[in-house]
Amino acid sequence: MRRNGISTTRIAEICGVSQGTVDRALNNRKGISSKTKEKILAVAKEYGYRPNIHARCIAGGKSMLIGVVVFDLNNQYFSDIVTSIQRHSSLKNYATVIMFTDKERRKEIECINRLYHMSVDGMVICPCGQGEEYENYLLSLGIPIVTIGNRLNRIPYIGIDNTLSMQETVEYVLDRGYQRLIYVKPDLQEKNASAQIERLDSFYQTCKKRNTEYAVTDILHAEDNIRPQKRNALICPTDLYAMRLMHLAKKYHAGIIGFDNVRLIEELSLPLDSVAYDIDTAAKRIVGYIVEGISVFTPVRHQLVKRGSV
Amino acid sequence: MRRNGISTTRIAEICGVSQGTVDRALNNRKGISSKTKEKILAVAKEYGYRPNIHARCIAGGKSMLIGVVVFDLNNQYFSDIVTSIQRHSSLKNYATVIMFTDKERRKEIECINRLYHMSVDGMVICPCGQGEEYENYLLSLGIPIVTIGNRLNRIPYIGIDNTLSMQETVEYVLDRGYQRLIYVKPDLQEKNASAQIERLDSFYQTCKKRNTEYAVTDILHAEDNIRPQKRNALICPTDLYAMRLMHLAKKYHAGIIGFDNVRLIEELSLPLDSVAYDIDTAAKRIVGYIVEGISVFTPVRHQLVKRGSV
DNA sequence: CTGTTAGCGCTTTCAA
DNA sequence: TTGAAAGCGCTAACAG
Repeated sequence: MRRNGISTTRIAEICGVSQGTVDRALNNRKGISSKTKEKILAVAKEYGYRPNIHARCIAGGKSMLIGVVVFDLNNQYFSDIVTSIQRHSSLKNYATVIMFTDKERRKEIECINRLYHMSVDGMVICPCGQGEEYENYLLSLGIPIVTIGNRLNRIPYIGIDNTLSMQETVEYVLDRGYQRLIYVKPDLQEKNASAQIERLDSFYQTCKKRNTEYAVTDILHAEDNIRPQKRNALICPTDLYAMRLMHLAKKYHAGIIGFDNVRLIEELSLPLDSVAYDIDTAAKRIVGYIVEGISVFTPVRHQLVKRGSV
Repeated sequence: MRRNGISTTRIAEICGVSQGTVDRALNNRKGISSKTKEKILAVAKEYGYRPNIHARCIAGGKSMLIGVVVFDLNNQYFSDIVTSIQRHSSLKNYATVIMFTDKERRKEIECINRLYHMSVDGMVICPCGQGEEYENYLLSLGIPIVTIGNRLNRIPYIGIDNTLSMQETVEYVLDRGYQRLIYVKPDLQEKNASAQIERLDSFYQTCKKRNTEYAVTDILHAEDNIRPQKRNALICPTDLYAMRLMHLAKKYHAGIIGFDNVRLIEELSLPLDSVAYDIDTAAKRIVGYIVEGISVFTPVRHQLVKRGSV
């Protein structure tokens, strides 16, 4: 192979010790005198030693690789979380390998397979697959896996509480005096869209509880559902929809609110309220779980960011 | 190591041949009868053999890894190109490892170093570094590197012709009858920003050639530079700026045009003209160069996408 | 055409 | 506390 830097073998030669001793020094294993350890560490530093992850991996160690499987980077929510995961893994000396499923279950399996065969130490997946068999498959891989976005039954999920955040959103909107809530629903198709389902369910329930007039529609028919004589509010479970419908809100003096609080809102100085999600915390937990096995699966905090659109 | 699937050793046992022969069959090397080859291939297929990239890498083969080093994923231009590169590498059975520099030279070096020590087979870099020493460093790595976005002197660049595309843009705008062109320039700081410099230079030159009134300003002072009595046009060398300034264009009936034609424009149905760049072709060439050594460094075609904002 | 052998850099056991 | 040796899965060189 291309020789990238110095090896343990070479360090051993230089220090006049065995490779095993070098290994002990470099990996904080016990059974080595602090004198020889220091010496080895010094030499390693001098020569800029970096472990060869491939060799390490093949010999039974970790690959220092985290697989990230998402739909795509179209939705800024994904690019935000991917960025954050990359940052946090970097801090732990992990590299991230990213793959896209385009919301196709077949591709998703292919991605996971490929990552598995790369011996990644763990994966973060926004699953489009679901079901008993699919979960068994994931579980059978025997590596830490966390899901984001959509939820599975037996796999850890890290993200916000969709039910609670939507409930609070609806209540907030109602408290601002809106009379008719229009929920702009994405296609749910047959894929795993648990996040969207949870949000929609929560919307229904809260509306019923508050005895509110509401409508559920898709983005193409949002305008048809506006009743100009009332105070309408558009509830968009994802910011992209909200951004696409801001012109309607303006036209009809309707309220509008999005979800995810993607960076773009700030960047374009859009006056759009959105439910923010502490992505950095999520990413930190994700990496912490995969790298160090730290389990914190309580929901990540959410918060309504107000910019005057409701 | 965790045993992911079957190995060549095992296939050799099953087929009753040597490991060397298995290697010949699996890697299309010569010196093997088609009979034994077929048999081996059949067994490999049956057991779902996948080469262990780590072992292969350590033994002198390829790592099947491509490193991608960009500023971040804030600018949708990056998420678009990263996505496209990932797709094309996937087709060649390569995986992509992504790292972010945040436009900091120190981080950039760190990313490149880490990727190098991962033995990636090549890298795609949008450099913020520049200069003799930096280029020497890149060249010294001895692996294929291509730059995107910003240009370096001695490293292949794949992208559009910034000079020509800006020239055509200016000419187009002028031909539409605009009298005063306002160029909204990003911070150039001390980093490599060759793409931006080329665009700006080309803007200057074309304006002079056409003897046009123009101004160059930053995004904060764009409005101050508009002369309501004239027909103004805002030239934005990146879509994000254009999107941020569309409200000005509307307010003053000015023309506005962006660069990169990011997907978001379509997604939000923004009436914004932009200079499109065939990212898919670029990504294909990038991967082709790294994986197969195919060198096509002629500029990628650009095209003005008209949506009525000029 | 095929087998044998050595070696990549690292981890892990077993002896000393 | 240290060394020696084996082995991970693969490639490459040489011999038959």
